[in-house]
Amino acid sequence: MANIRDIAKMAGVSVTTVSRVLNGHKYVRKEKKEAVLRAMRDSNYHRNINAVHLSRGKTSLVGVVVPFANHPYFGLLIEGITKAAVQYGYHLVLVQTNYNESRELEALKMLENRQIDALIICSRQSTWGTIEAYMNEGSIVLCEDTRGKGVSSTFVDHYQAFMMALDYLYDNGHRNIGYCVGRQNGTNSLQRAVAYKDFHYKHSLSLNEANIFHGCYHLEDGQRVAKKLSTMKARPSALLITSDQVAAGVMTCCLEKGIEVPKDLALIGFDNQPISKLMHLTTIEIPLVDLGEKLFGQAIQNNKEPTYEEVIVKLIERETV
Amino acid sequence: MANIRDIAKMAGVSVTTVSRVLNGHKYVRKEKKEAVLRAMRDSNYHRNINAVHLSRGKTSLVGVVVPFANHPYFGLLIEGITKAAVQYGYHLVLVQTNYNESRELEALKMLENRQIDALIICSRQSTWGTIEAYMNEGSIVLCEDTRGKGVSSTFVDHYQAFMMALDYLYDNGHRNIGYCVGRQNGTNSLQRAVAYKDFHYKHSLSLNEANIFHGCYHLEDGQRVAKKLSTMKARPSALLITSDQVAAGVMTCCLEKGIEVPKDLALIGFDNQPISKLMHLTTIEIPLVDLGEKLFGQAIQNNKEPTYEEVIVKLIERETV
DNA sequence: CTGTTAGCGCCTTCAC
DNA sequence: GTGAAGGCGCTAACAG
Repeated sequence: MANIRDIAKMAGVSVTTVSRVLNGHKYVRKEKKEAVLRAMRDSNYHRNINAVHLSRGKTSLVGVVVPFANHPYFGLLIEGITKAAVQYGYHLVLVQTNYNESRELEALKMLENRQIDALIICSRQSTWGTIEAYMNEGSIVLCEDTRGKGVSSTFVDHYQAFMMALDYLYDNGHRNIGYCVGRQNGTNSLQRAVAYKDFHYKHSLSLNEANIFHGCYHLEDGQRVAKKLSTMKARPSALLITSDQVAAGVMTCCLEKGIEVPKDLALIGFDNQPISKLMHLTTIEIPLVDLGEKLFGQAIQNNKEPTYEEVIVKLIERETV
Repeated sequence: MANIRDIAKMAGVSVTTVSRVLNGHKYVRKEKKEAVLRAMRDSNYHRNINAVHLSRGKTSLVGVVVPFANHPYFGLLIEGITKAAVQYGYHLVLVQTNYNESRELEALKMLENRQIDALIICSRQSTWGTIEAYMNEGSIVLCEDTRGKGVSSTFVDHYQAFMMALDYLYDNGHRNIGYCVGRQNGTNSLQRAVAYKDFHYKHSLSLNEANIFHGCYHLEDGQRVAKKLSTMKARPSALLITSDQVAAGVMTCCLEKGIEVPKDLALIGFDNQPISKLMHLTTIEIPLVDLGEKLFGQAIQNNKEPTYEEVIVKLIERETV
């Protein structure tokens, strides 16, 4: 493995000159430049990027924390982040946590160790205190409303989005509405719970805990919900499902069980994933790719002031309400 | 940012001693060790991992090349790779290529630059010559049959898998069978094309090019195929689809168009993704998570000799044939 | 335009 | 057990 000094010797120039051609500096005489290039070719030289990182104090690597990489929601987010990363010449270190706190900590440590220049946390399990403890170790960006907390974020107003969907169902005559979410205590789920409560209060409806389904992430969870639904005496007439994926599972399984959609059960999904289009599922569109790009932009922005960006969702009316 | 020298000074020891406690070396007197630890705490010290990398010559980073991160096939593969990576204390650098050669090259360059210790290529667009040119720059592992080529791999025998599915359809009375694949020229697709041809020859069936559908990756592609199907005069009675995702799309859309499955059209998917279970889709199971783990294992194995592992697929009979 | 010379932060002989 | 000293490969003033 030839190094910069070898090249300098071979080309009969100084290491600085070599470094200059390496970095595309302007002021290098043509002949010297060519000599350097030739030496590089001849010795199959490749610069050691770690030395560059050490010297420069940065790595052009951004960490991305997701609970599951293999989920369309995060898949789309990653797609957006990747898109922006490519544009800026960064690479991504993917940290899949399965909502395991220790894995989140690992990512935070990478930031602390300067292995990554910034960290994008798409969803977290750790408490805010944990995140806060690392906010001075490097750039951290979240995908949840962090206004006033000193850490940048791009987020969806889930309260508002949920309320919008709820109101839409109300306007369509529904009075007994249930919903499915992933984790019970995620920041986003909490906002939705409040919206749900407020909605019932606003319309003087009584709230039935049995209409709330937790742990809904994947297709199979939708199946589980549908099964449960088919055994309920006072089954809700409509369901708000925070993932199209799960909604598709519910729908498929309901159809099998003779529960007609939307006649017997209205459905609203979230995200506007391809599957919702295929199944004519009414859904709340979240511009995830866009969101990912914004997250990345904030991650590598190194002004000290945190920024907060809200992303707008949109109701896509199809055939399940 | 305190560095190792600062700590040494604060603790009244040499950098060597600090390095020793940093790396859990045994022979360090207790008091000194504690002094070092205290100094680290007091100054909020964190070792700069890039310096470690430079010094050691490796990074504990493995690159993963996928065309789309947001696809269940690669999602599962990544899940397997992640699982193994966590176990061995490695992190992954995700390189999404969209089958863009230049992005694959970028990944190869990272290997060359020593930014990653190994590279796992889950699917490639580059020619074999390109890959070959980098085989001495570090550990490269592919997810396709590379026997005899000097580069390690874990793979599925797609010829055999395809033939098995074809034979199964034949045994169920089908004589006019079509299929859907992704890229026309991928190594795997090529194997399947041969199997398809051999199958027709074996049974003296005539092969109809119109029964072959390319560019099938996502749900929407399934929809496209279904539409096409509904306009064909001599429509195949069965379809082999190299992705459950696409198969689900075909099925959903066929049902809408009044094409009954399996009566009017038999379907076999590939992968055994959750969606295939939900939709009772007969499929060829590919143990993707397992495959991912194996790939990772080969990636960090640094014996010079390449290894080749074949992974076994299995027909899962459900209700679409 | 170009070279000299300090670092960047850590690891690792080697000698004590 | 411990420390001094020389790298690892590259960048970036600074001085010409």
